[in-house]
Amino acid sequence: MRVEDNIKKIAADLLAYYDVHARKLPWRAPPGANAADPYRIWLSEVMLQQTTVAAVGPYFAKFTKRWPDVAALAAEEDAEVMAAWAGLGYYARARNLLACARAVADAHGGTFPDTEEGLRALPGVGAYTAAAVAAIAFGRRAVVVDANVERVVARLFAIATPLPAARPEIRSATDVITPDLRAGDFAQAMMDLGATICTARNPACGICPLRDDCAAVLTADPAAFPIKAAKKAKPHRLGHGWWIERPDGHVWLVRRPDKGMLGGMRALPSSEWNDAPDGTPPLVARWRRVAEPVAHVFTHFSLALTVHHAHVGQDVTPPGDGEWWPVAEIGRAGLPTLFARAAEAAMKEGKKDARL
DNA sequence: GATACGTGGTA
DNA sequence: TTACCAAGTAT
Repeated sequence: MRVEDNIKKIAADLLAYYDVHARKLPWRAPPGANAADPYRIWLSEVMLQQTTVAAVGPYFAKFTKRWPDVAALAAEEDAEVMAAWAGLGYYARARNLLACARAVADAHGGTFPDTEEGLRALPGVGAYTAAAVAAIAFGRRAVVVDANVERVVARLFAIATPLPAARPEIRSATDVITPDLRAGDFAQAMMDLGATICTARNPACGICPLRDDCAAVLTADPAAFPIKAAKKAKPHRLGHGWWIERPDGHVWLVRRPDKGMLGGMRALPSSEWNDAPDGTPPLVARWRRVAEPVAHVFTHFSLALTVHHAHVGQDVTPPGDGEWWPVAEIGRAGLPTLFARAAEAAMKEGKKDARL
C-alpha cells in the first residue's frame, strides 16, 4: 500500500469507529440534528480545558440552562458567573469566558467568528480551542491537538522525542492524518479514542480500531508513549484563613484580586501562602484556632491552611473591601473548594464553641 | 521553553 | 498515601 493510502486508512478507520461508538455527550448534536451550536461548542471546549468530561457535565447543564446563548451570558454580572464556576477550577477561564462572550456580543454582533484565526483572537481561546471550534462548530478543516491527540499520535508513529520538544513533530503528523472532510468528527473521534481506549495507563490495544495502523503496539511497551520528562516535586506552603462571624449570623467574605491563585473568587480573608506566613489576624478579637489545618493540593504546590474563627460585635467592620454573607447561605457564595472546606471546618468549630 | 493556574478521580 | 492524569491558555 502506498504511504498516502496508509494515511487515508487511519482517518477512515477512525471515522468508521466513531460512527458506531461516538460517546453521547450533552454538547454533541444528536445524529440528524441541526448543525452544532457554536455557543455550546465553545462553552464546552472552555470547560473541558484540563478538566474531565464527568466534572464538566453538571456545570455545562447549569450554564446552558441559565444562559442559553452568548448574549445572555454577556449580559450577566461578573460575580454571578464566577460563583457559578466555583468548584470547576482554573478560574481565569471564567474571567476569560465572560470577556469572550462580551467581545462576541459587542464586537462581533452576537456571532462567533467562523475561522480559526478569528476565534484565536478571543480571550481564553488558544490554539487548541480555536481549532476545535472551527472544526466542530463550523466544519472547517483544522488540526486539533490536545493531550489525547498527542498521546494517540505519539503512539501511532512511535514518536520517541520527549514532550514538550515533540510538539511540532506531533502537530505535523496530526496535520498529515487529518482528513479534508469531517475534520470535526475526526478530532472528536481521536479524543474519544484517547479517553476510552488509547488511555494514558493500561491502553486497550486489543480492541483498538487503529491497532493495525499503530507503530507503538509493536513495541514492548506501547503505553510508554508519549515520552515525558519527570515532574518536579511540589513545594509545601502554609497559610492562615479567618472566619469572622457577626451575631446576626453573617460571615465576612472578600473578593480575591483578579491576578493570582483563585483570582476573582469570593474567599475568606487569608494571609499570604508561603514558608512562614504572617498569622496576624485582620482585627482584634477572641480568636479560636481550628485544631486541624485544611490540607489542599494545587497544581504546583500543596497548602496547609490554618483556620481561625471569632465572633465580633454587630457594629464591627473588618478592614478592606468585603461583604457580610449569611452563614446559612454559604453554599451560594461560590467559594472555591479550598475556602468551602475552610468554611466547613470553621462552622464545625463554631458549633463546638457554642456548646461551651 | 518554563511557569502559573484547580479539582477530583484512579491506581 | 503519593503520584499521575484530564478536550490548555496566558505570560
